[in-house]
Amino acid sequence: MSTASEDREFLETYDPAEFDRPSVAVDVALLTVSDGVLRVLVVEREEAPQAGRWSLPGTFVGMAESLEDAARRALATKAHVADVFLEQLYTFGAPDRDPRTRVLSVAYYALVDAGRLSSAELRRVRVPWEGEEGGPVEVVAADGEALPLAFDHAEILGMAVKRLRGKLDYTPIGFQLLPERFTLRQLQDVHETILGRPLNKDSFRRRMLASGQLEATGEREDEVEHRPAELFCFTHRSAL
Amino acid sequence: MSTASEDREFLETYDPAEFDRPSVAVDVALLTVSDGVLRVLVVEREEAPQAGRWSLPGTFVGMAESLEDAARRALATKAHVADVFLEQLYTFGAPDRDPRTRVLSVAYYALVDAGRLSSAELRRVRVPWEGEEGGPVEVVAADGEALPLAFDHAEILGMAVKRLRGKLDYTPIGFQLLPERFTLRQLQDVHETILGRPLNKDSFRRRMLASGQLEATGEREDEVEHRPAELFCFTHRSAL
DNA sequence: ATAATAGTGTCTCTAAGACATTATATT
DNA sequence: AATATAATGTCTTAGAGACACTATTAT
Repeated sequence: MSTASEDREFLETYDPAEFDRPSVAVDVALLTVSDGVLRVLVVEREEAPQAGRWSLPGTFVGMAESLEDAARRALATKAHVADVFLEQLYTFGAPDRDPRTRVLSVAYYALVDAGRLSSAELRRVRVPWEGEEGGPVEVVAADGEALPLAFDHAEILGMAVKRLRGKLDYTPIGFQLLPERFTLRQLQDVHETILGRPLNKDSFRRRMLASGQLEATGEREDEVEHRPAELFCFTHRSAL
Repeated sequence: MSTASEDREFLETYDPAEFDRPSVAVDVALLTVSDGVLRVLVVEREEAPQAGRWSLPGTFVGMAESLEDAARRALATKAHVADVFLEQLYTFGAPDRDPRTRVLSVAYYALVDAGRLSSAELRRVRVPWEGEEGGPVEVVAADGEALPLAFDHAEILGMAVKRLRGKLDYTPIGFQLLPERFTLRQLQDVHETILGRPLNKDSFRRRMLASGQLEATGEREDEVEHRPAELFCFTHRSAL
């Protein structure tokens, strides 16, 4: 059995420079829904490698920093956004994925209400596959042209969409993409946008209300030209 | 837009030693089911740090090696097993998870038919939570004593169990834990063991047969003292 | 024949989809 | 009043659970 003194002795003779080590980065797919379209934040690379290509916000991981902290730092620095839903996605480690040297990317995805972002660098995501097949996706500019993505970021983004679609089937996670209070219609629109298919309204209502994760506020939306819907909010209960 | 010559120029002046980098390891939770019990392969650490504690087989990632290759190498070296189902689980990166230096662990889980392993170091897994709640799990020796696990390996193993339970709800992934040909009863036993709860026999049969992932072989088991059941095998179709 | 499990048929119950109806806001 | 959408009620349908019944092997 290990003792503290044995470990201390070991640590004094341990040389961390003994082995070559890969670099470790985090990259974040920051997703949002606006105008009935799934969008992602991408930034144009100004420096080599792959200058001119578009990439997910990312950064190298500091030596004393947790992976999630690094991801939040990348979001704060490059997307100027904090306090968002953030979850680890997958770690991409193909030996040749970055031309500089071996760079692993611990990918995260984040969800945020579009209202909290300046929409400058939000681009439309085009998903060329059905359901949860998976595979790379495209990011398109306002003119409909596909933007060239850096490294394997099309794969990372594709996996983020796949994960999100999967979660949506048994979690009302869509409220992460809406303001604090929202109508069921808004929530359904978000789900339909992400899933890429229409949902049954009655069944959607029943499932959401039965999930126990939504709470009626008693208030109603306004500034609509028809009967206003009730506003709901998320109850911070255990997520299954 | 990036050009090949710009990238080449950049690479010539790039110094990969400029930044401190964490070490990167892979750890593999090799799971199996035998005697109606979920088991995992753990090895006793012989060297500091944490000598005497038990750990999942792992290794540092080589500079030119993919993460999955590293995981398979760890399995071949420490568990003497190849050709198993292997899937990435999660990357553990708490700054203090390893006392030596910053070490990230890209965790994998693997599934294998117990018949293909020498059972020497297979230990029983005790899951102290219900359903897909999650959290650390225990590994117990033959005498029922819990083994002390190294680092955060109880967390890693707990996440492997959680992932496996989740997959089982919509995938007949249990056949990865059985010989090539198996009866539906064996498959149900595996599912029940992993889920930790009994399943409805009729409904299980219907779901499995309807999944399209099983194929009847026309053959039957033998050496049983009652009516023999038909043997099925996995059809290597698209996994949803 | 008896014991034991495999495999099938059918009834019930629950949840999703479809559709009709009522309610409540704006113009 | 006309219009538009919210919200509810009910019928139908598909799948899960429950259970009874038949089938097939060994002893």
